[in-house]
Amino acid sequence: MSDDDITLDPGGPRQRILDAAIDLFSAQGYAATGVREIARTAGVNQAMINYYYGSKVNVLKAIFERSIGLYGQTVLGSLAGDGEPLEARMRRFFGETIAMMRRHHKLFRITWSELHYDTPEIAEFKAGLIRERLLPALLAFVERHRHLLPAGLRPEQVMPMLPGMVAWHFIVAPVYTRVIGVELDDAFYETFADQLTRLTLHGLLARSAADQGEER
Amino acid sequence: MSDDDITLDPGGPRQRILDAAIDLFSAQGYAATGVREIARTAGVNQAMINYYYGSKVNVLKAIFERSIGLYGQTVLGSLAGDGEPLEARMRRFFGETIAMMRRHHKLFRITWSELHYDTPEIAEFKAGLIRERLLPALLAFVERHRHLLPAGLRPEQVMPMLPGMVAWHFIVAPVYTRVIGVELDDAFYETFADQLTRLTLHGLLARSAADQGEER
Amino acid sequence: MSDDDITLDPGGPRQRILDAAIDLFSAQGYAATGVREIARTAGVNQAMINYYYGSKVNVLKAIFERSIGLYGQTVLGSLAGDGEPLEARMRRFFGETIAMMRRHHKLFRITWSELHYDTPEIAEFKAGLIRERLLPALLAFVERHRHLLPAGLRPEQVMPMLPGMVAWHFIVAPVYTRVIGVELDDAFYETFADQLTRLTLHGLLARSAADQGEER
Amino acid sequence: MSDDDITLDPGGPRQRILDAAIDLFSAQGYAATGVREIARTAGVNQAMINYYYGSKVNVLKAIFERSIGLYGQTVLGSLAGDGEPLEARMRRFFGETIAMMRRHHKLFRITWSELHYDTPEIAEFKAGLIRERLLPALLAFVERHRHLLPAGLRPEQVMPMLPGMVAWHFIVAPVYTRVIGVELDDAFYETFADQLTRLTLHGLLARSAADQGEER
DNA sequence: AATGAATGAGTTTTCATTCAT
DNA sequence: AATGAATGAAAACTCATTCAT
Repeated sequence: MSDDDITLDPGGPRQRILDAAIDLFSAQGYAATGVREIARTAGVNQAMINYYYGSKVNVLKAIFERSIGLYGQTVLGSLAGDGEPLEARMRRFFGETIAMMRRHHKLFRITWSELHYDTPEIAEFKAGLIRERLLPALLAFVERHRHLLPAGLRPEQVMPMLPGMVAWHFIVAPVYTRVIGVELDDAFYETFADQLTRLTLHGLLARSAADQGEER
Repeated sequence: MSDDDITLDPGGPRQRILDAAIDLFSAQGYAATGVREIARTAGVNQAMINYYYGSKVNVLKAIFERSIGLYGQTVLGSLAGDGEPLEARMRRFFGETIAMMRRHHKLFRITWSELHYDTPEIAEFKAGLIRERLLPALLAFVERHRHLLPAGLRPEQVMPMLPGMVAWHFIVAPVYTRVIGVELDDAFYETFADQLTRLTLHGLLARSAADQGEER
Repeated sequence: MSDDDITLDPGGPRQRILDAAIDLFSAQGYAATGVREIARTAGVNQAMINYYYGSKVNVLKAIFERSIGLYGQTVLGSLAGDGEPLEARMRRFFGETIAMMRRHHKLFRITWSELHYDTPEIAEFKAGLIRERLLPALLAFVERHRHLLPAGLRPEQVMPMLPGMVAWHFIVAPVYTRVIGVELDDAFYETFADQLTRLTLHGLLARSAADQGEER
Repeated sequence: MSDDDITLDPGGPRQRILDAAIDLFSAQGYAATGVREIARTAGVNQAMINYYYGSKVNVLKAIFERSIGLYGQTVLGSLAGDGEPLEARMRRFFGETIAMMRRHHKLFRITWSELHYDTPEIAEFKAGLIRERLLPALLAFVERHRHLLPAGLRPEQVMPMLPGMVAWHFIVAPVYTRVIGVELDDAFYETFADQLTRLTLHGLLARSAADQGEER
């Protein structure tokens, strides 16, 4: 169930099962998806899901592992490079995070939706992944940049909003398009990273050098 | 099944069913919750759910209606008052939205999680509610304030982030506390609205009047 | 699941399920019998077994309760009457026990076969029934008759053999007939009680008054 | 599948499979035990059970063969020696039968429990083993000793009770200890053979020479 | 208004067995 | 000789819903 299996078995039944599960879980939810359906979609025998993953819930866990892994790679990677100016790094962070989540939006939809607040085994599994694989690097990053924040801005409250805005976008994307009829194409995402960077760094009331100081 | 039923039947079986469903759907998800469980929790006979709501999915729809209604009341209400300075209104918006979502976090957890991308009936029901009850007011608000935004900031990309940040917080709250061990008590939420207001209006790089111009 | 239900529902689905289960468990064993088969035999929907009994294992427990109850009634009843001569009571004990087990041989076959040595829940359930419903009366009986036993005969080792011989007969009966071709009809059972009484009271070497003392 | 295999393959996979099956069948029953479990316990691959024995039911048959073989050896052996006094031979019969069944109680538990009344193939297999390997010797023994029995005692009804009492003890042993809390240790079994011999030969009302004739 | 019984299709998981390697 | 993959059937149980009362 480690990431290796995934790469060791490209196109094999194990991988096809995971892909099918990602498609279905993201579209219908974990509980509403049956192993029968996964098996049919993956083109394998129903019993193979249990053969390879032991149980349905382990398939979900494998999905969690994959998404947390991807998230760590991208977020932590894009935040590295302490020499660069913050603005450039922030722009890269949003750009890469958006691109990654766009490509893997199904994966992340599952990770955020299937929270299983009341299933301690799952909740703890996910929390454990985050605690071990993401938390130390994130805390270190915050520590290194704490001096850049204006006095009074609490990092533990505002920092989660950065990836959160990207995540939120993909959570509501299907409703968003359905409601306002905007298509989420390349053009949309080209400006999106820039918008989030500007909002994040300078706020809604940012002024160009020209009008700085006026009105407010 | 209209909002009226809620107020017309306080403490009655119809209401108890809805409350039980909110508790259970938010903790386990819609698909993982059985009508048997709802009936047991609500203290009514199993057949009563169908008697009152027709079907399980209609209970979910009633929950959607309630949460969209609450959301509209709060968000649109707090954004009104065009005479006030934007900062005050933004602070009130965050304060009231946070308070409301904190009180009804279960309701909103359901609304955001049970997206049913692949169940057109549900997806369209939810989109319809938003389109009819929220969209016009939101678009009008954006139109009225467009001139305040710095040139180049696209409202349709940045505006959804405002309620989105609050929503995101409550989506990840259970994982958040589990991972970093912070308790989300009154103290936490007292500063939270202020933090989001500052982030939103002035960004991470805002400077007090004193240090304005330095470093940047 | 108490005995009352049985009598309260004569010919009803609850009773038909139990009867079907007795037939099937005794013929194939508990584990080899499916609820589907029980339902088909009882002429009820498959889900009714869970509806009435909660689970397959509870059906087994109901069978245990019934057989232990029957056993207690018969054995304890037939041993009563301390005024009568022992021989008469022993003859009645064997007669009634044989008749009862003959009528309910399926019930007892299940009780003796489904021992579930490794399923503590079941083993303890059965042991509990015996301990509470049978043991006190049996111990009291042994105590009252201890003085009749020859010195050196240990009641806790020989007494269980009395019902045991009857039970053993019905355990091996199907093999017995199959092997030696004897038919177990009324004629067979008419002498059987007498045979066991004689064996038990006087042993294989008992002699009529005539030849008493010879050979031995 | 013959007895030879057992001795030809000491400690080998074939034997380990049989040993594992004996442990598991006796503890859980045949139907409740999976080949997977047998394979795991025996430390062999799952497919090896079918490779060596052809099918799961053949493993059971091998167990039957082994237990019938053991039984024949012991019972027939201990009953031999027509010169000796009956009492001595009876005492030896019980002593050896008890010792053998104590050592192999798992084997016999399976043989008596897995009766498969409704699976003609199994029932006939077992009956066949008994008919061919045990019956002739047993009938011959009865014939040779018929003159010793008191008139009116029918051998075909009382003789099966002799091994039956030992068997019955081991059938109920687990429940027995659980119910009355007696431990079945060496001390218990030391007197057990003597008790059964006395019960069998002289009955419950046997009197020592001293009190012969009194009370009764 | 409210209930207990009943249904048939559904669930996940395990089964003994087969087979290519 | 031995294995891991694979299969189709079956396991026990739960599902949302219906209906007569």
